[in-house]
Amino acid sequence: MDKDKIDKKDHILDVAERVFSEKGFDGASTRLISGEAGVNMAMLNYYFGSKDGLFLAVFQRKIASFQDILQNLGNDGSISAWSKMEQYIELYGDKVVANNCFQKLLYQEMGMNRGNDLSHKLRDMLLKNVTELDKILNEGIANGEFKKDIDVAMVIATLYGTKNYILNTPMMAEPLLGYDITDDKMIETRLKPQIKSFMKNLLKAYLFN
Amino acid sequence: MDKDKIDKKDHILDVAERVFSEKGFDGASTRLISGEAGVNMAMLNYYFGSKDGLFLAVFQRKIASFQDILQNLGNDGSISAWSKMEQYIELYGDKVVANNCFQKLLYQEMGMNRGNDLSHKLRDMLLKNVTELDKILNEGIANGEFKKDIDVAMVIATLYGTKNYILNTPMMAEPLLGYDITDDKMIETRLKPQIKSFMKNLLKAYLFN
DNA sequence: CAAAGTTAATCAAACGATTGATTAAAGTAA
DNA sequence: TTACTTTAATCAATCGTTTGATTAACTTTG
Repeated sequence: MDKDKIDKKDHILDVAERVFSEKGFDGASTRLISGEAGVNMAMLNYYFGSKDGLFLAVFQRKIASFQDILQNLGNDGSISAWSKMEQYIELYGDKVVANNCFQKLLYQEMGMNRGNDLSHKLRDMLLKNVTELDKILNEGIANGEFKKDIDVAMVIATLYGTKNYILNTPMMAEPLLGYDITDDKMIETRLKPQIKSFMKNLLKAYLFN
Repeated sequence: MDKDKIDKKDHILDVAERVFSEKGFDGASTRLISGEAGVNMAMLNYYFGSKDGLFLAVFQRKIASFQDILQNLGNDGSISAWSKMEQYIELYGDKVVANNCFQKLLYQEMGMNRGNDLSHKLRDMLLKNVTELDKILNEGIANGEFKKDIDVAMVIATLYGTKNYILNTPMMAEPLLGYDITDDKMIETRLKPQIKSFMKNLLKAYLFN
């Protein structure tokens, strides 16, 4: 029935997302992806047209769930900029750390600067969140809540950079943190709270007078 | 003469380092590298044995200059932990931002977790600097200079992560910072001072009571 | 009802192109 | 000469993709 078809395409996308994130676009052959997904090689082209189409589909599936991460923030003028920052850290911590496999792939593709339409789409998507953060921080400066000499751009770079460093280079992060960050259980019970807590404390110390 | 040979090998390594960092290991074909270097394809195998050999050589050339970045820090008990941190940020800012092309390649390879000997070598190399930082921070905690509840691992992740975010994803960092971070002149005059200054202010706010 | 037709899904096999690597011959300098 | 470089041609292997055949599930027709 129809549900089975959707599930199979989704299964292929799951596997492709993981393999792409592990091996990179060029390192992930269609044979390897189809093999790990347990489907015939031709099914990739049948479903997605090409390897590029598959790659694109991996992103398109996730883009929708990311672009509205901040829909309810920054619009409500009644709460303080800092509490918005806290909300952002919470949302972003939950959403982003949960999809660490996709995040790795995402920034891998952003780093490798192809002139693709995909690259521009991804940049615009991420830039939305970034500018939202920018707005919150500047609002906090304007109303005297934060120090007026804070480096907004660098704060944002720190927020995303710290997370990326941990998730994208577990080989470094693991001996640092002292537990297995590839284990989903550990991510949920230890990594997520640790990142959230640290980020709040770090920014609280930096942003306020 | 001998000098020409060395220069030619060095030239190939320069080009290979750049192409590898732009396209990734799998995306950078030997034909492309040799083409951009202006040498025959067979020269790569003649000089470096194989593509893997060339890749390894790119790293080995730089490893030596990185492993002793902190030789004069952490041993001198007379200066404060904070001034050691400041020295570290200075050294690391100069060294690391200058080799941003290599840094991109480095963390690209660290992220893609191959079981290579190379991966382990690179991890050990980077881990040396990390543990040195760890030592400084714990020393600061022990002597009451820093707060005792700081998250050492996360501080280190922040230090490296923020830099990596900016250098490895210029597509995101450029609209954030507002200037061209691929321009060496801009890196020297604006990015380097900005990173150093921000990192000192950020950590100063977080580490102290 | 059953036979014929239609559709999408799946497969093994093969395609041309490109990959990293090798060869043998030509070139260069001591 | 002798030893080291460089070149074009070529190798087997792998790449992404296409093909034609087969299966299975519905629809239509008689």
